[in-house]
Amino acid sequence: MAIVRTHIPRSAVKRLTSYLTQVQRMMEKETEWVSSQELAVKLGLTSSTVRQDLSHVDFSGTSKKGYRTQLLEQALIRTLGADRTWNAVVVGAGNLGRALARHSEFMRHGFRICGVFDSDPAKIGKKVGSLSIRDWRELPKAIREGQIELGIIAVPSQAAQSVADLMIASGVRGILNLALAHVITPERVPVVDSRIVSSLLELSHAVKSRS
Amino acid sequence: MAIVRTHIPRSAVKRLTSYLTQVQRMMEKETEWVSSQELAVKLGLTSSTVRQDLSHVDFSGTSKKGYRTQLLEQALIRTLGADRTWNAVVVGAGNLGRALARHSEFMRHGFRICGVFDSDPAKIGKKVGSLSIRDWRELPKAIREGQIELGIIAVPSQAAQSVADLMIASGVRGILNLALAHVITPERVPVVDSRIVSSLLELSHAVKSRS
DNA sequence: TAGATTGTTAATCGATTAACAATC
DNA sequence: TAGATTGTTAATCGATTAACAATC
Repeated sequence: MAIVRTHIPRSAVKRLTSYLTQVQRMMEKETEWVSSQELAVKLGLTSSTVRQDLSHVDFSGTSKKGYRTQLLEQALIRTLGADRTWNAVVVGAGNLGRALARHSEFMRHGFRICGVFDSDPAKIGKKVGSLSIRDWRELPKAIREGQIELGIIAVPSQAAQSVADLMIASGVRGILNLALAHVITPERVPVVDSRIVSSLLELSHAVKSRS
Repeated sequence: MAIVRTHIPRSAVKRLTSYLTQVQRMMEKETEWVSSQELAVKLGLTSSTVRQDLSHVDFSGTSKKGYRTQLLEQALIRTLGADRTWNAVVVGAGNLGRALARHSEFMRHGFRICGVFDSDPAKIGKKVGSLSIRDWRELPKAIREGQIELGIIAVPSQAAQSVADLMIASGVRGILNLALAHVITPERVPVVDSRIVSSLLELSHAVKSRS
């Protein structure tokens, strides 16, 4: 579709990530074409929404056939910025932080976890997969010297803001916040929140209100 | 605020979880009152949105003073359905699944992980914290006998739908989906998605489009 | 009392859906 | 060609914000 380079609504960006996943799934099955209608059914949307969303992506479908899966995948990857490697660090070597550091799915999408940091002396030096947990005071140096652009916060909520501040001062360009706390950042450093406890609360509300 | 028992918009429910976290933080500091304006500033919203959202919660503020933190916390907990214990199972004993099973933050909010399941014989029987990984074919029995109401999917995306189907057939009432795949459920079983890879893609898009 | 903050209504803004001409 | 599907415009729907009377 069009040759757009304007702002894409956040709600649409979220769905673009789903389209990407879905298309990759279909490519595994060697599907060559997919229509907006098919994507809509698979993802519980309307075909109108799908077409509207894909109009933000720099690529075109074909009348009567739909979208070529391979081209759509590439275009989505480009639009989402996944056509390159992003270096990231994880701060917080609790259960969650350690799981992330070992999670192979990230690498497959271009996100390379380059370091794991913690403030607990008992943890520092321990191995997590191929990485060693490092003292979080080394974070600024690591970020600067390692061309790290993304920071992942996996610490208890009380510490989240100070970790964010240190990451930003050290030059990260974006933050994934897994802590159960809102972190404040300057305009230039976007934050995406992903909180499992919040999701569970959403879920308990949904279950409760359906009975 | 009002005595409402109608549908609360999903966007508002998400924010209610943030208000809860924020209020709990303030209570630790023994703050007794909080205004819509304060909450708005802390969470990057407008005070209007905060008041509008809290109008869905069964409780009232006080002119000139704001909201009593203790009452607000209780009301939010009730509204979100967190005033009770929810039994949950995790399917998928990979890095993420194992981390969740050990995550103490869940219990603190009333979510009790009662079992971890996997299909890999090499994993079955291994310990994860105080739980042993069990054969996923035991899932239906465990769900029925354990009064399990929530299922957490932490398997690779190819397996997500069949895990969901089995959970639903066994009687779970809601699903938290951490797999990178959309799962289809009947109307009566709500699904909340929480996908870290998707969040990272959102983040890379945001960083990219800000430069 | 005067002033601050709620709760609610109305206005605005943005996102989703419907509709359909263009196209292959 | 006839029919199916895109891309886009217009209509609808819902969510956010503004405004302000009510209140303590």
